[in-house]
Amino acid sequence: MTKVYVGMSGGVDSSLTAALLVEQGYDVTGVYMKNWTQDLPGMKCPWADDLADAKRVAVQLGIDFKVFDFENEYKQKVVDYMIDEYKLGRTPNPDIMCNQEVKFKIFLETALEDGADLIATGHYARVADGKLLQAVDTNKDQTYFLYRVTGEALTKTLFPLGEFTKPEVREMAKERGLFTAGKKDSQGICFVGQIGIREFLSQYVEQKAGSIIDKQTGKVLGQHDGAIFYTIGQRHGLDVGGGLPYYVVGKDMEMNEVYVTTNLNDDALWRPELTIASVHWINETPQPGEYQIRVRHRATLIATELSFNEGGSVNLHLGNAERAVAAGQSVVIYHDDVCIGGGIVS
RNA sequence: UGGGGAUUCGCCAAGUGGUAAGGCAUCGGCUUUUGGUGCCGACAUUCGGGGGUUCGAAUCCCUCAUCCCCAG
Repeated sequence: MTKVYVGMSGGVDSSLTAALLVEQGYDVTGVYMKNWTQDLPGMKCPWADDLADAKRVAVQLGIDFKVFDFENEYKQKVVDYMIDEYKLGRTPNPDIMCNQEVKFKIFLETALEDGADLIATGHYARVADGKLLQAVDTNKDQTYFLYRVTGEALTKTLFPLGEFTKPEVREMAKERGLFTAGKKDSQGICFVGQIGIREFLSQYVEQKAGSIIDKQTGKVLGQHDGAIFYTIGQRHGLDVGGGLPYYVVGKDMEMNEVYVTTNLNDDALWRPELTIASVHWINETPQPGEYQIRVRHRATLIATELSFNEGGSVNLHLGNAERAVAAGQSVVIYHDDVCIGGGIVS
């Protein structure tokens, strides 16, 4: 009997994932990954509640349940990475790093060592022949967050939810009477939870006043308390009013200055061409040519001409310019339904 | 110091006798397993202060204050 370790977060998706695998005849073990347990000012970390929920469902399903403690790894590989990137003035995507380093690496390794044959998670994605495919529910597809997983890891991974839509998942969870059937979807960076990225960062970074400058006139419009807290395309949090809305179009980390404009067509806001580094291919390296890309989770796929640069970076010529693509964000590349990999915007 | 103009929510800005538009910002919510975007809702009993005219004024008159422009 195939032994599967299911990552259970205490949410509906992973709960149903475990239930489906049991029904499919696998020998299922539920695993709660303890990645972050710190409370933050103004927000209680929900890990204890999530753990309790995951455990309840495991009991309901009559499966074994374990807790894997990855707090150190998570702090180093995900949180520190995120903070370092922000300090460089970039805008990282910690959840992608979490999948690369924790769920599909340490968790996978630990599970295999512990006797598992396969692992499973509640991601909306599909695997076929070691390839990563978009979920049937394209509206909910989460392959964007998974492009840094290796093809080898995928051969040992099951994504049972990839065949269903979110409403179906909720319905099935309800039919089975799972404790978590009615639980609200989590959102935002898992560990940051309810508080914003800004509040989180200010725990680790010193706040320093700087100027908000109008790119068009050069006038100082106001003050902010750290260029690190702003990202390109951002509108809110500037506290600058009068006439049209202002959007962030750039920043200077050295000078601690944030540049804004009311011009929606500003060149800095639109990227018809992207260069990505730290490129990762799930399977084999693709040939230059026509592909589709996605610049953020849930964005529609857009046609792209892919070519390779000297030094390994990849150049992407977009069919339509994308708005507010920040350095540090990920571009994920698709060939029809297959997610073939991607890279990080330079 | 003469002459002219201005003063409406944190910001921009309608409104010239009939009982305070709108936009930005902000706050709250929705959307979303990243940042961000977007959407919805809330947001001046009050119009620089004080008098007066009028049934009734932000809108007319007087006066004080502040700011701006031209003369010096």
